[in-house]
Amino acid sequence: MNKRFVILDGSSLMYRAFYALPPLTDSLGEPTNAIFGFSNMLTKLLGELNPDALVIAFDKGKKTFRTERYPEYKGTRDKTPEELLAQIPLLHEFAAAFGVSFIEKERYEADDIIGTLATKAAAAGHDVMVVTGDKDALQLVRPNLRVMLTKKGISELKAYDEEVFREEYGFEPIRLIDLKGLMGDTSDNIPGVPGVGPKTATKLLLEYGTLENVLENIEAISGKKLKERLTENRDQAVLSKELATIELQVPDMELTMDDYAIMPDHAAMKKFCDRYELKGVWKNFIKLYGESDGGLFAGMEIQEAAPVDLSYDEWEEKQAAAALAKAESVAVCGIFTGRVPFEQLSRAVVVTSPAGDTGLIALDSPAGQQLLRFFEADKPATFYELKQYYHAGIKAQSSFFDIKLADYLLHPELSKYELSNLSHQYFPGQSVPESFADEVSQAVWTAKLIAKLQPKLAAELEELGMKKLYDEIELPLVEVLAAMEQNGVYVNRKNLEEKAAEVGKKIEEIQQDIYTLAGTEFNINSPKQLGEVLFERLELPPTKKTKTGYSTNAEVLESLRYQHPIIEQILAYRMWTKLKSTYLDAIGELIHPESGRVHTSFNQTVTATGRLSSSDPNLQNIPVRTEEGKTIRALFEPGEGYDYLLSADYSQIELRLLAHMSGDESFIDAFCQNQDIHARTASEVFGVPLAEVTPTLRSRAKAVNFGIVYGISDYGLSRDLHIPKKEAASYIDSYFARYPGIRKFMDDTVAAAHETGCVTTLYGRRRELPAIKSRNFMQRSLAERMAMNTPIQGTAADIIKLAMIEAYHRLQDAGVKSRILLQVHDELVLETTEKERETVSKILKESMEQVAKLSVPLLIDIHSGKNWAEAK
DNA sequence: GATTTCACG
DNA sequence: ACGTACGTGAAATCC
Repeated sequence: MNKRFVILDGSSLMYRAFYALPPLTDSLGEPTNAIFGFSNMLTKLLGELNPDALVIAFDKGKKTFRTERYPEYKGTRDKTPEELLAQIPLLHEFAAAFGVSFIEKERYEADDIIGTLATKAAAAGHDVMVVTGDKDALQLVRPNLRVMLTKKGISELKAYDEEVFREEYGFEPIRLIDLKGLMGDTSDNIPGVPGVGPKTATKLLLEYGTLENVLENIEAISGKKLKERLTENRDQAVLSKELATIELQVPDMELTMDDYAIMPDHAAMKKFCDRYELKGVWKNFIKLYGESDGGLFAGMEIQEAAPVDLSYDEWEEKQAAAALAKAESVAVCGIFTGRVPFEQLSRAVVVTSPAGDTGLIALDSPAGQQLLRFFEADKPATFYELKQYYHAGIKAQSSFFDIKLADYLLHPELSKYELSNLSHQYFPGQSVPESFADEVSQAVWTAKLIAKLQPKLAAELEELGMKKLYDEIELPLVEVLAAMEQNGVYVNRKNLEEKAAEVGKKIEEIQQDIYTLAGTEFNINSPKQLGEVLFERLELPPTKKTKTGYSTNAEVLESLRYQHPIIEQILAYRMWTKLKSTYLDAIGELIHPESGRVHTSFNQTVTATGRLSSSDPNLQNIPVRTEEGKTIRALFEPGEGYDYLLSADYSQIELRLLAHMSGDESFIDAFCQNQDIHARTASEVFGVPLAEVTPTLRSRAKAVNFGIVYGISDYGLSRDLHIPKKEAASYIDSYFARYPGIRKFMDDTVAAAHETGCVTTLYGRRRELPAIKSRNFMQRSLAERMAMNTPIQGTAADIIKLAMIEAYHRLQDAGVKSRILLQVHDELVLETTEKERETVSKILKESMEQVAKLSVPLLIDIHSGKNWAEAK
């Protein structure tokens, strides 16, 4: 009979757990964090996968057949920390109590044991799952054999089968060894071919299939340098491939599945958990196996939660038509293939209301056509994360409902929106499956759940006055964001690569200078090591501390600038490494190979204030403030068929909103006369005529204006302006004396927040601030500053969202090809043509300036150029 | 995973 | 007395 067999890479998972968790110990001071993390992972896996057999493989000793072949193998690894080593015997003890087999073998790594067991079991037809943090194991993926990789930390896992692997890498799993042969692996100290990285290696493999074939066809490969390198490092490449290959024939590994069955020993486990004070581990254990393994009450568990109904039908054309015909609304959970923002909708589970019929539909079938017609008739349909359906080609409709968006508006503070939480919240008696047999049953559960959630969330939005916000801003914005993500923005790859090489050289030079000046080599990126060099070795005066040691941030370094020549170099090093790693390297990797464009994600459910955020890559923090930084911005260009990037940004939107919302006469007057607001503030606060405001005074007034928007404190202002706290306080005093309307607005807002526990924007967006009732000064003050800032920041976010929707449709109606690419909080970036530039500028000006009628004008600045840096 | 640093509005 | 400006995302280190 076929069984489900799980194999854990004990070494890799322990290592992960050790670094993922804080240094927990028992009361005797013995470290237990790795064992704690590992056991949590094990119980979670057992619950989710429910395997028939499980084994833990472990490395044994440093010497392996690989080090015999190549002594430098893994030679750059730091030695394992003592605290981790100490936990290995505990793992043995733990495995024994859990009744899980444990295998290690002289001369072999855990990988080889895993490879041998896994491939044998898969060949015998068992369903095999390998769990590890080591990407190398992906080479094992084949029919019946999947690999689960820890993503970040230890809690998130990603399962790779052949399809998932191919999707990500573009070639067959086993070719991973050829990839390593070519590019090497720094962490294992596998050399590879110098100068060949992941990009080149993948390209070669896609063309030639294997390393051997690449080496046989060196002559045909383009690029003189590359040819030379391949020829010179032939043997090294072959050796590298050999080192990267997992051994599948480890001797004496006869497989009998029964040997690996799990036989929990309750008494031993209890003793183990008591001894090392691992309460949570015991809890997880009894969740799986019950309180005891025998005796009177065995098996007598009380059922409390309602069982989950995962039934559904497979719908062909007729059933779909019948069910949809009598449906007033549907809830949909799709199954997607492909990657954002180009995913495809292959199948969908549909739940109809009020009948509650549940069907699985293939989108490319007649039944799928029925479903699309249902959507196009603008009948109510509920989704979770509507944006991905738009990516998959579903056309926007006004009666769609997105559960995630609604949940976000109701709880904008949450960092994660998960359906299981919503289920617990709205249906507390309903149990939530810990895992699903397959994606279809997960989709069935999701569709049934969101069908029931929709009326509840809709009612709650209505009740809290956010229906309009939802209908007129958030929902229509989804289509705009989906379009922007699909558009992407063109990045000049050639310039980017040149710049990266140039900056790389500069970094190396600076690094050498720093080592010379310090008289020692150290990791400049490590604040800890840098602190030691600066404040101990070079005996510079430390000015600030963090909770773990010396602070070495830019402010501290700036204050030491003239005390030692090394400081200048460190500041330069920081700047260039930041530009290279965060921008040049990271964005380079995310350029879509065909279009040459970068497709960021605009997240609509992240910020507590209502702003968007951008990730993978974040295109809302591209440098602009320094000359060096602007060279990064200059890499963003109009794509093929376009002539200019055009940037339209609101002028002083937050201060204008402050004027409007506070009703302060003087502030409103300043904007109505289109005066320089910071200069006018300086003149009024410091009591000098407008004509006599110096740049210094103006910049101080500017800082005060910013401070007001953030929820001012004398401490923060004094820090920002490098002036005594007393002086900062007097600035704030005269500011409020001069602008009584603003003071009143701030006071009223905070008072209302104390009363209601929440603040709102002009468009009704809510943010709850429970901490405002805190008796802790720090927490309460923070909540008060949020109360002052959120209505302003949030209203600005509402307004630009409205403007985006307006501009998007007006551009479409005008029939221009110019399109919105990016939003950076108060700025929209478009690509346009010579011919359309005037029209587009006009559309933007009207859309953005006329979108809200305030007691002060809203103004935008528009600039265009051959790249983003020029469009300023 | 937590911490530090730094890029943006 | 308390010791932070508001809102984000990403890279690197830690041992």
